[in-house]
Amino acid sequence: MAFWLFKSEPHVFSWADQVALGDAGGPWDGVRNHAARNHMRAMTVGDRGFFYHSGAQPAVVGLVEVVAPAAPDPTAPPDSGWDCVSLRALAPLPRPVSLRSIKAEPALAEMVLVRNSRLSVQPVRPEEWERVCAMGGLAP
DNA sequence: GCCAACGTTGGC
DNA sequence: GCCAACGTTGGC
Repeated sequence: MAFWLFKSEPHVFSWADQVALGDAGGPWDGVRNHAARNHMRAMTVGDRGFFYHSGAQPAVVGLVEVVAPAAPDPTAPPDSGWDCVSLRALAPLPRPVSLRSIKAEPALAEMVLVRNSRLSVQPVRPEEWERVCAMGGLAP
């Protein structure tokens, strides 16, 4: 199983919006960046991800699961090559993990979130996954 | 194919 | 509101 991070402006699409989609989940559409799209193409069903809020209070707020592999983005023109996976909410983090606290943690200095803050869909290393989960109050 | 100009993202 | 980082566009 691989781990990922999905970024969203909560005013556009929030964790609460993701939860509201229920177990069926929904497409992570609207991504128009090749690197982010390629990460989604590399995902398989069952992969886990962090749901991250960008903006005024940047933080990891929840866990999601990939429920459908990359397929054409319904919001993109046909045959335009923009694909996206579908995600469902798994659980909120008992304590959201702020970007500030991630940057303050030496073990997380290599996270893509720290090194390339603009990439909206990112890979997460297993040890980074465990560390952020622990910081968020989730038992291993 | 190079690179300057421009637009967008996102933290602060 | 500012600015750094990054991606895209377009002239050459």
